[in-house]
Amino acid sequence: MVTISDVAKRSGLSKSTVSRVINNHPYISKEKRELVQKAMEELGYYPNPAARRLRGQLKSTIGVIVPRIVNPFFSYLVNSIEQTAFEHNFQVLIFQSNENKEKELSFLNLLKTRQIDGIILTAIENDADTIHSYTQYGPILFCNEYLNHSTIPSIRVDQSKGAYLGTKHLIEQGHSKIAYCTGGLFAEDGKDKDRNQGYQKALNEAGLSLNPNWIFVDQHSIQDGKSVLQQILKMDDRPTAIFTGSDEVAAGVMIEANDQNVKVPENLAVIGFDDQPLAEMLHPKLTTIKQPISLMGEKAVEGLVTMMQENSTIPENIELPVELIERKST
Amino acid sequence: MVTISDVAKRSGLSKSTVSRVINNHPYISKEKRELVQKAMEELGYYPNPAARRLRGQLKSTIGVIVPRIVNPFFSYLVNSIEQTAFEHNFQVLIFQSNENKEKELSFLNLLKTRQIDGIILTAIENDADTIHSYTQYGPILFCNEYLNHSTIPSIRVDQSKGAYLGTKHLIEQGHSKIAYCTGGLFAEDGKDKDRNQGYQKALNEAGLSLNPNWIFVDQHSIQDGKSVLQQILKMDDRPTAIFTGSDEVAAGVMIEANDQNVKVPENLAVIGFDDQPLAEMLHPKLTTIKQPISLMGEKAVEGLVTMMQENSTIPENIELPVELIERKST
DNA sequence: AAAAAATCTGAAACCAGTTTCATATAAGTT
DNA sequence: AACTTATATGAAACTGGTTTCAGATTTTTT
Repeated sequence: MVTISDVAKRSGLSKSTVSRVINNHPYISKEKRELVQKAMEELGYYPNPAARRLRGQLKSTIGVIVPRIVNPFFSYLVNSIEQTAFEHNFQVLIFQSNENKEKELSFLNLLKTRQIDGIILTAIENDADTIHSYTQYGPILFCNEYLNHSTIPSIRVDQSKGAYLGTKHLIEQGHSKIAYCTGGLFAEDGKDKDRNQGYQKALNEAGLSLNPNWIFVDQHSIQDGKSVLQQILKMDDRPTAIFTGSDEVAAGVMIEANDQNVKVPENLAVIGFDDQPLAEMLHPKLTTIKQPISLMGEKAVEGLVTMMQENSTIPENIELPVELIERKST
Repeated sequence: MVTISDVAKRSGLSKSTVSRVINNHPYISKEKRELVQKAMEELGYYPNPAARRLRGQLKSTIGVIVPRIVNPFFSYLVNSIEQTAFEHNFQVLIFQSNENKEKELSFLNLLKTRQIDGIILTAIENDADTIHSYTQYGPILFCNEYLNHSTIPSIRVDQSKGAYLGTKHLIEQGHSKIAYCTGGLFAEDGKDKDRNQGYQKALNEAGLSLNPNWIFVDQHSIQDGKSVLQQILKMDDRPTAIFTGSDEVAAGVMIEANDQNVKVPENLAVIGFDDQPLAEMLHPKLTTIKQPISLMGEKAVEGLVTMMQENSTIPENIELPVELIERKST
C-alpha cells in the first residue's frame, strides 16, 4: 500500500505539501506541485478514503432507501439516482426497507455512525418525529414522499394534479361512474392524501358525487388489480372507468378484464399512473399519468449534494409536473 | 461526537480496554466489561467506522456491478443480494456499468482505494486480464457470469441445460423448425456460449439441423423481440417455434404477434428465459426457463463474505439448476 | 529603505480507533 | 517454595491522511 509518506519521501517534500497538492490548496509553487504529481504517478498512489473520512474531509456516499427495488418505479428512480450520483463522484448505498420500521431505522443509523454522508428517503415507515431526529446526524431529503410541516426538503411530483388530470380526462371521455384505486387514503397527519384531493376536485368540478363502493384502498400489485376487477364485476352498479394508483394495478385490471371478456376501453376505461415501460406493452396500450422519474432522481441527488456542502442553504421543496399520456385504454 | 476516549474516561479505564470490549477480545474481567458497556450506553457511543477501517479492521461494504438496474433480472438479483448482505451486516454499494468499459473500471477502482471490501460482478465489460488484475486489491466474485480458465469464483446457472430443456420441450411439442434468439453467440474466448450448446445439443439429439436464417443475435429488449417477429413474417420458410434469450424478448415477440394476428402458440410457439413476473402477465402466459435468481444472490453474498474473511478458502464455482416452467405459449 | 502583505514549506498535532509491548497479578505445576 | 502459564490492564505506537502553527522567503505598499 502506497501512502502519502511514500510520496513525500520520493518527491523529497513533506506530507503537508503532498496533502496540499492533493487537495488543491493555494500557495504551492508550480515546481513542487509537479514534483509531487510525478511521484504520485510513479508510485501509483491513491489517497486512502478511510483516512480522509476520519479527518472529516471526505463525503462520498449517498444512502437511498426504497421499499423494494424490484418495484419498477423504484428501480427507475434508483437508476437515475445512481447515474446522477456518479456524475457528482458519489457512490450509492442501496437499502430496501421492505416496509419495515426496524429495517428503516437500522439504515438511518448508518447516518449516525457516519457510514453514509446523506440519505434520500423514497418512502417513510417511521413517524415524523423519529425521522426528524436523524437530521442532526446528516442531511436527509425526501424523494417522492414528504411529511407535512416538516423542514426536511422534498422532491416530488404534483400528485394531486396527476389524479386531477386523469379523472378529468375520464370525465371528458363521457364517463360519470369513475372508480378509484389507491395505495392509502390518508396521509400520516390524518389529512386526505394529495391524489385523492385531485380525484375529488375533478369530480366536484363536473358536479359528480363520489360513490364509496368504487373506492379501493391498499392496492399495489398486479394481483391487487386483478382482484379489483373481479370485485367490480360482482357489483350491480358498475363503474365505467377506473383510475388506478399505478401502472401495475392497471395492468392487473386489464389482464383480468381480458380473461373475463370485459373490453377495454369499451366496457371499462382504465388509466394508470407512472408511465412505466409496461404501459406500452399492454393491450390496449395504457393511458397513464407520467411521472418524471429521472428528473426526480436528478433533483434529489443535486439537492442532497448541496446539503452536504458546508454553509450551503437547504434546498427548497420542489414539485415536478406530471403529464397525461393518452393511449388506447381510455 | 462521542469517542472511545470519552468512554474510557467515563468508565475510568483505558482506551485499550474499551477497544477490547468492543471487539470481544478475551481476557477482560466481567466487572470491567460491564463498566465499559454501561459507559457506552450512557454516552450513546458508536465506534467510528472510518477509524476502524483505517486500521484495517472493518469490512462492511459489498459492491455490486450490474449492467442496468432497470432490467428486472438484475433488480431481482440486487434485491436478493441486498437482503442477504443485510443479514450478514454488510451494506451494498450499487453500480451500473451501462455496458461501458470505463464505468466498470471506475467501479473496480473503488476496490483499489478500499472504498469497498469486495465486488460481485454480474456482467463483464473489460477483458479477462484487466478484471483479473484487480483481484490483488480484494475479493471479486462473478454472479451470472464467468470467464473461462479464470480463478475468480463464480455463481451461475446451468445456461446450457436451460437452452437444452427449452429446445427439447419445443421438439417434444412436435416442432422441428425452431428459431433461436440470443444476446451474443460467442463467449470471450471465441468458444460457443453455453446456451447455444444446449440449443444445438437438443437439435442434434432429435436429428434436426440448424437453419442459420433462424438465428437472431444481439437481441435484448422488448423492441428487439418485436422486430424479430417482423423478420420472421417476411420469411418464406418460417419457423414454427422460437426460443428466446429472455422473457423480455419473448414478450416483444408475443406483443407483435398479437398485433400481426399471429396466434401463439398455434402459429408460433414461444419460450422465454428467466421467469420474470412479466411471464405470467402475457397472453397466453409464457412458458419459460426459470433461473433461481434469489438463490444466486444469496450464494454470491455468502461466497464473497467467505472470501473477505482472513485465511478463508476461495469458494468453489457453483452452478445452480434451471427449470422449465410450462405455461400456455408452447 | 522599512513595513506590511502574500506566498510557500515543514514539524507536529490531530482524527478515532486497534495493536503491540510491557507489566502486574492470579492460578496451576513441579 | 519456585517456576510456569493464564489472565488482565494501560501506555504508547500505529493506521494514513488533514490542519494548525510557526517560520522563511518573496512581493507589494508606504
